[in-house]
Amino acid sequence: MRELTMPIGELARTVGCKVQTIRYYEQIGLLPVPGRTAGAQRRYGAAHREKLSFIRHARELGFPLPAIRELLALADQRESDCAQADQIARRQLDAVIRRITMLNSLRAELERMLQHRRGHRIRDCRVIATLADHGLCQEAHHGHAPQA
Amino acid sequence: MRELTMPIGELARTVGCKVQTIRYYEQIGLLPVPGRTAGAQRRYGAAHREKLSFIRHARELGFPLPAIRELLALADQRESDCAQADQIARRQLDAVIRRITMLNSLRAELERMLQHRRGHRIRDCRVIATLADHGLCQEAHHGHAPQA
DNA sequence: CCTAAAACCTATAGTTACTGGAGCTTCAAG
DNA sequence: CTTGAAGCTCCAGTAACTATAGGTTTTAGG
Repeated sequence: MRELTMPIGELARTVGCKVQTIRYYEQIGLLPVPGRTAGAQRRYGAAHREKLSFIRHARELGFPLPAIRELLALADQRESDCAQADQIARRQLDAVIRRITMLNSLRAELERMLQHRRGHRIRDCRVIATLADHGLCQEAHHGHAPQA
Repeated sequence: MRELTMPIGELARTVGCKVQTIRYYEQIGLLPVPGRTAGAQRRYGAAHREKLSFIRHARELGFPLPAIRELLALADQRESDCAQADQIARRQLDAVIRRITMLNSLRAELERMLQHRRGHRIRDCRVIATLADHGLCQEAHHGHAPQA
């Protein structure tokens, strides 16, 4: 007895994605199937909106769909199967920390550039060196899947 | 007169990507064409390695190739055309800050989960709510390209 | 110098995560 | 009860790789 009233277009507008993307997520089983009107049009509720918003943000942060699937499962299974959930959470946390570290370096470098430029003086642009430095990603990720 | 000695496989191994990915980047003009042996095999130097390493890290952070192209250009043009470079740097910095903000929320939430789990007590998993919250991405990104 | 395995070459096809279009149906405002 | 916006399904296309096929080059060993 939830309020499944939102048509797909409105949902798309509120989370900032394309209508087809929503249908695609449903197709691959990432988003639960919504209710339908008599004429077979999808109608969504608040739960759908939150899940979709999460997916979109996670995608913007570069998480692949399998990782997002894991995180969603983590959120769904409230208390059962702790050991496995714990392991997933820990793995995702590692991935998140690695990203934050690299982004912070890049941020510092971009800020430095803007700073120096203001003084009309910049000889050595270290943007590349900043992220090229391999010390930033503590071990890990050498030779397997892109991330997470 | 640079030391262009590294074969493609070794370069791939050192930066942690696939051989084909390197050839692909060359094909789309992201990576400069390397020298070739008499037998037409590619040989790379330190400059190539650094550029490639940067590209790979930026990709892992979720930057699309067009954004990476911009950042590389920013690094190449040492002092010419400051105004434009400044604008690009500022735009990328905004994107970076937005990502860091969201990742920090997710990180806090994952840490909280692991903490609570340790005490065998977790009723409310807020992983979704953490990133679902749209307040985290200050305005921006509603209705256009995925990011950056 | 001569092999033979490992690494390289080009070209093409497949994968992931969407995005767009064609052709038709449903919804809701007037 | 019409009519235009929004929805539906299905299929084709894009970005950024990734894998495979079939052939050539390198290089270490004999």
